[in-house]
Amino acid sequence: MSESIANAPEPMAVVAPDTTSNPTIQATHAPQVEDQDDSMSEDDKPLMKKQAANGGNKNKKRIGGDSSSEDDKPLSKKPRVSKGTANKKRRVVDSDSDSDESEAGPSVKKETQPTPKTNGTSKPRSSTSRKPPTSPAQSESDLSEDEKPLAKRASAKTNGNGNGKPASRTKAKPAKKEPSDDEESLSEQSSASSSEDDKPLAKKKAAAKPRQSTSSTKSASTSTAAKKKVKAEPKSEDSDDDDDVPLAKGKAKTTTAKDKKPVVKKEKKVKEEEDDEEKYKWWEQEAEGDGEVKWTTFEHNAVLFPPPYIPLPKNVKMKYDGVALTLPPESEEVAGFFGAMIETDHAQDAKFRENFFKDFKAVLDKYPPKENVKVKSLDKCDFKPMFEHFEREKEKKKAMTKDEKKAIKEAKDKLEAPYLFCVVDGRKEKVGNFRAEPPGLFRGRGEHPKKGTLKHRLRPEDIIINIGKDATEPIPNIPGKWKGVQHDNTVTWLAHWKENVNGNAKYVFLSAGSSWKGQSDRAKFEKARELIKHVDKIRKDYTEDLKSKVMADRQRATALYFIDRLALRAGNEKGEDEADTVGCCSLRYEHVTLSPPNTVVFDFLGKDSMRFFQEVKVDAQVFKNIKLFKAEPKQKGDDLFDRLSTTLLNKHLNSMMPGLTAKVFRTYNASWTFQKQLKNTPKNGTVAEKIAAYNTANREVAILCNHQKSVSKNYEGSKAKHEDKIRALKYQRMKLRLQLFSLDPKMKKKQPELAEDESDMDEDFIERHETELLEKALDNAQKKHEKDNIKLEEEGSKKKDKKELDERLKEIKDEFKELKKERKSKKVEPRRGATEEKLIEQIGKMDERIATAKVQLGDREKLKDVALGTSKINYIDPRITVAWAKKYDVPLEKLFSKTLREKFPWAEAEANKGWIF
DNA sequence: AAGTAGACTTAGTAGAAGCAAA
DNA sequence: TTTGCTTCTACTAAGTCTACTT
Repeated sequence: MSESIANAPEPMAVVAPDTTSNPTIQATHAPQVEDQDDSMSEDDKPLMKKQAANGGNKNKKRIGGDSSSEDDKPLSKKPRVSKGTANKKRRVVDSDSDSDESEAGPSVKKETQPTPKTNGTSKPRSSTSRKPPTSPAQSESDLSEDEKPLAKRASAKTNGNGNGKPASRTKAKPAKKEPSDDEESLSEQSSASSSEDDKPLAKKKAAAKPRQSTSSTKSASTSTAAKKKVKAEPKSEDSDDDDDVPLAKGKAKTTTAKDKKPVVKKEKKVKEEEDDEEKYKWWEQEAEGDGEVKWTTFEHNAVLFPPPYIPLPKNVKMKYDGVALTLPPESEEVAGFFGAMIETDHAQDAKFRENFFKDFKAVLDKYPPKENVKVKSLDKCDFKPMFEHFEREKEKKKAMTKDEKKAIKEAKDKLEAPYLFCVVDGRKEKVGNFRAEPPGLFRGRGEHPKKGTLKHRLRPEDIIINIGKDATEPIPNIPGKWKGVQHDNTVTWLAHWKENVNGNAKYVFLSAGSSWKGQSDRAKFEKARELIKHVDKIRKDYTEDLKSKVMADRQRATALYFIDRLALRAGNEKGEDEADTVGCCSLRYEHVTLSPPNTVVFDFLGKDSMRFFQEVKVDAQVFKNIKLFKAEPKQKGDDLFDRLSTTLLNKHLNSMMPGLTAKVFRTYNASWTFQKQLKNTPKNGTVAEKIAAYNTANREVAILCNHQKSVSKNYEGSKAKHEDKIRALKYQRMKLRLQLFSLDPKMKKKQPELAEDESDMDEDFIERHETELLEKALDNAQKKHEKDNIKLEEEGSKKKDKKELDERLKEIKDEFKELKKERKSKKVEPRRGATEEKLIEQIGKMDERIATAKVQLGDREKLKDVALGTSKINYIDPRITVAWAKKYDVPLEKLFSKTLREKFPWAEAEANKGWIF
């Protein structure tokens, strides 16, 4: 198992940071974990990192253990007065002690085996268990760790996701209802009383707070349908308001405050339009509107429907039981959806096939083949002719001339042009997904019960558009009328429909680079920064609550601990007809295993069915709590936190800080970790080295957030290639070395390090390699000869004859014979012009190249299953990147792609090199 | 209190676009 | 040029979270 963690000396060093209880620590907000030096072997770290690393860790201060010490038995002791609950007597969670015992039995045993089960179940992706991240804090250590990993990882790995669907996936209701003895009391009381006392606290507070920032406010005004509609009016007055508004000047910091403004304002910003072309710099404006009204005028063309289905050529037909079927376009289209995928994994997936076939049959019933054939089995359907046709079409397309391609592109651009932009309050803004989703087969991820289901073609009748009252109503590009047209200026979508597969809502919004998205993005990061100010207190509180006598509070505290330390998602409840994935609040009994003394093993499928597998050392109290939460009557299938829901959790969070929700912790921890990791940037490194440090930091964050990608199927192959390349370099180095020794045998003594043979340079490889080289050389000579002749011919000169070529080939062969001798003798004659100095220099260069190649190889390995993009796009405050780029003088375009730069113009404008998160 | 609708953010991946090596 | 990747975008699924209903 993950040794790394396990070995860590202090219990939690890794994870548990700490902090929490200690008030003194301040500056360190983060989850950081201490740097546990030990776990990281220094050697592993790349050079630059090393240096950097030791620099910055001031966090050492973090005290780690204290909390644990505390936890002792406290239950009784700590009267959780704070909440008033105490008196109430909400139950008592009983002591840990007892619970311990009882639990010991069952849970301990089985859980203890930390070992992961291996089995596959899970996703198709690489089952690698990604090494988990470990707490953010741990990151540093982690770094080093990764290097080793391969092996280690392997051990850890395994995948089994263990998620067998629980026999009873019932939400633990049972437990709830009939709690065990202990629990009972707990539950009952808590529920009853709690409602009164306990919550009050929270609620009150919450209520009191004014909602602010973008997020909320809706409450007030909204009232169903009517609600929305008429909100736009206010604008005029407001505009003035703007000016008055005193606050918010300092953007960065103050911003949050500003949001409060209750007033609805919308301003149609001044100057009309010269700035038409310019982009609207909303971040330079004074406090913007509040959260309620989003626009005053809104013009757009809604969605672009895809072209109608074009039947396949008559000769392309699917076959059923050997018979070619002539399908009407309606059913042929559906057959084609599957036919195009027959080489993908989906087509092999039982559920996918089942769902597809059910829908396909229904379509066939309505639009049967001309040949009176009843299609009864998918296995007898042969889509290959269709598949091959599609492949041919692809080829054709690829083979088109540049001009043809260009013409097609132009036509497409022209068609799409009207949809690219919309006009909001007189400003031009880019629309995001204006193309109506084409029909196809639903590609649900993981074990989605609906995967393979037919997704219908959208018609105007399916779509509701949202547009300004005075705007001209767009006309659909295919026949039909919109399902509805509304003018709700409290929302930002242009069009909306309900998709038939899951009944989910789909929307057309503006692009990521739009002002609306930019503003809310910025607000998100500001919220996360605000958390910095509260996090110490929050941690202290939940640490305290870990011992609460009120079960609900205790669970909430424990959940929060995980959310904060492990960056888990909130974990809303999900329905039966969705993939069985969980987040923190929805963790079930089987997802968490205990391994004494204080390790908790998480193994579950999270969002997108990505496996989260991690062994974590936790505070003793947390360990006890989990034991308690898994105690007796509970079993596989039951909720771990049966008294907690995301709503409850968020209500509590909101009471600690307005606007705070579970997801803010992810943003905060990600950005915080990133900023901290960037301290490892080599001050005097090359740009490439700096970027490498940046990427390493990015990677830490990605690991923290469990952002994965499937390893490409040619990964192994390409890795082997790279390894061969390295060996080829080593081969060259060897030749240089041997020449040197021929020149001056004394060098062996003088520089003993040169006398050592290159690693993995066995005779076998050398022979193979030389053969390859020979072949290549011969081939090249041949080609050169041909080429030269063509040229000579064109010039009208006379061609070289074959003899010449043969001679040349012979020469080459002779040279290689030389090599063979050298191989045997291990001696290499110095090549012409070789001198000791030159050779030494060349060897040095070769060493460098080898080292670089090795580093590259290692980097690729480390990144093969980690996705950096998601955290860059969604979790890392872009201002950190901008500031870093300025500070270290790295061009921003090396860090942000074009679309990212379009998404974060505000960050570029706002952050200077001293900016900190 | 629990379930649902609604709106918006976050997620991995397929395929297009770029780019470097052959 | 063509090939063989790597990188970037587009796409759309899958979350979060609030407000509304029942």
